[in-house]
Amino acid sequence: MSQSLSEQEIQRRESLQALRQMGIDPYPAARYEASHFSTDILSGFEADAEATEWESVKISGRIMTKRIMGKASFIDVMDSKGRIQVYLNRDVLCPGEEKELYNSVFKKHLDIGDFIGITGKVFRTKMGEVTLEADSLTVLSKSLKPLPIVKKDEEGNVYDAFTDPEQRYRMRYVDLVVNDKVKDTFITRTRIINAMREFFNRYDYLEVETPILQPIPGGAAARPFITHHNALNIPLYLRIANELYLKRLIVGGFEGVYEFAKDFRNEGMDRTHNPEFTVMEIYVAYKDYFWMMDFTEQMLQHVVKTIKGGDSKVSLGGVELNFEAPFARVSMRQAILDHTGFDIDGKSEAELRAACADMGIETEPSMGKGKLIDEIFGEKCEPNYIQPTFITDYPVEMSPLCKKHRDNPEYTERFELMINGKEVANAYSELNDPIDQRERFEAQLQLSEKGDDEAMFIDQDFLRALEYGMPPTSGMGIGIDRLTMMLTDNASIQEVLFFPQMKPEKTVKKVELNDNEKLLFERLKAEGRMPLNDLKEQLGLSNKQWDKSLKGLNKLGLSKVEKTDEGLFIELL
RNA sequence: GACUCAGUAGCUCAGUUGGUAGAGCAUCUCCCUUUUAAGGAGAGGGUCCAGGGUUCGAGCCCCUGCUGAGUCACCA
Repeated sequence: MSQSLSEQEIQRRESLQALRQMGIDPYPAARYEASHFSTDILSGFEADAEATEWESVKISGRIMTKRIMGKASFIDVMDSKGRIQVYLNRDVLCPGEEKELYNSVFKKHLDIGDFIGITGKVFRTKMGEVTLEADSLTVLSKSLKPLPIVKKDEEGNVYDAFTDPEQRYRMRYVDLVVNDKVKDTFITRTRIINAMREFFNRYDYLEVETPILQPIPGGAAARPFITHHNALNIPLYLRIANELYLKRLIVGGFEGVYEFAKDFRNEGMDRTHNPEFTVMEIYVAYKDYFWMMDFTEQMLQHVVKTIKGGDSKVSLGGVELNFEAPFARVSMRQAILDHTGFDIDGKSEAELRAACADMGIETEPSMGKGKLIDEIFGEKCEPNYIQPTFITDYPVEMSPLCKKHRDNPEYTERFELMINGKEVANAYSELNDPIDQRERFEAQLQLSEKGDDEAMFIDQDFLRALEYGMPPTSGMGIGIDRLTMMLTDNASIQEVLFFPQMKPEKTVKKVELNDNEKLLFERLKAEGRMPLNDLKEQLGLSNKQWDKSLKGLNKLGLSKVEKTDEGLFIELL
């Protein structure tokens, strides 16, 4: 790929050459093992400045700022844990007559973004900052592109921050380097997952892996991605959920199974939806959804206390969320009654539709009872549940994989966990009656025929598994991305995914053609594919000019010469 | 998908009624041995997102497109 370099990029390439000419490898192979992380030095030296440990310290990292004052300089070096200031005094770094390492290598040819290793001793500057005085400097890796320079003043105000979301998401590596908070978010994400896994393992539940490529995409209502397996010559779908496979494992006799899974849904993208996202699903035998509510709130309390150092409160967009168990529990019927005064109990589809109309909620003919109730709830109730709240007992039509409620067959034994007005977790007393399950799937088929393109497929093998018998089981799924958003105070899913899905980057072909190349290009554009010799004759260029221009175009990937039985042909690409 | 806003130097952003393209940081040169948004003096750096149009003249006005953000709709 040919592209023009900015002045700064050219400058850095020149420095690269200069280093090589001085016999310094800008990309050395040898390992460079630091004795301390920056943070170890800062905290350790504070505690024990007299210790001899600080006489000989070795660190490595990226140069983040350079403050040169003639024969002495300060730089900030950033390692994986944080930053530390390094003091480079010319005569300390270069005690002999030879001062090139300071004057030339450091001052002229090292830039912000380069990786270096430093050894030296720790001291405190006049200004009181713990600093490493360098007695050696090793070039570890040269950076050829300038990093955005983010500056902070004494009050912590940030200047010239690297903020453009598109740039940040496309070049997450840069985002991570210059925006400290970004790294923290992803570290917290991993700690959330680790805390959850630790909690499940305490119960001896088994972490498992189930297929991502599935012949029938089941377990949720969503449009799947489709792909094709060549050897089998069949379509395969990327999973939209792992529920049906995990339940097969409960049939197979495990006490409890869970999976952190990437799911894929071929739907719109916005600040709460990415085409691939992470879900944790867990299934436990001989339990019901009441048990699962207790389990879920204990688990979340554990997760929050783990990442917050014992605190169960989290701040989200200025609102304080409290994850201290137990959470509030409200049935869906009660929730709707509370917020609209309308009682959904025993109402027909027509009555519900009329109620929607009264409340100013738009409906469509394809909506069944379940969907209508869901609309009312989503419109009038959902946003009100800011603190963690279990909404229970969903209408049977909405929950084809869930047991009917033991007290009222109109409802199911299901709960969703609402936090900050959004659904975070979803759980059932799992339907294990194979005949009921088959009927529910068939009802979904009818919805699908009515125009609901998300209605579920019938998974015959799953039904067969149920026919062999599944113990009473409760299952729960939780959206890891959304949970992470809430626990890290981020409003967008893109902030909690390292590499969110983006539209393809537009690559502008930037080329300079000389006159002959332009001539050739224009002619080809007009004629399309043509025999090589015809083109040559038409242009009337000398052999040398012709050859050079043609090779120029080919090199830029603009044209292609093809040899066939009929002779040589040329065409534009 | 609809609407609103935005796209100018490596980064963050100004840009007057339509009249030669600006600042800070970064870069380069010089000075500076405990600075810290280091400082001082000087210099270079631009496809003003792309393509059309209006105009004597467009970063600015109009149209189309691309990209992003926000709101809504759809969607777990």
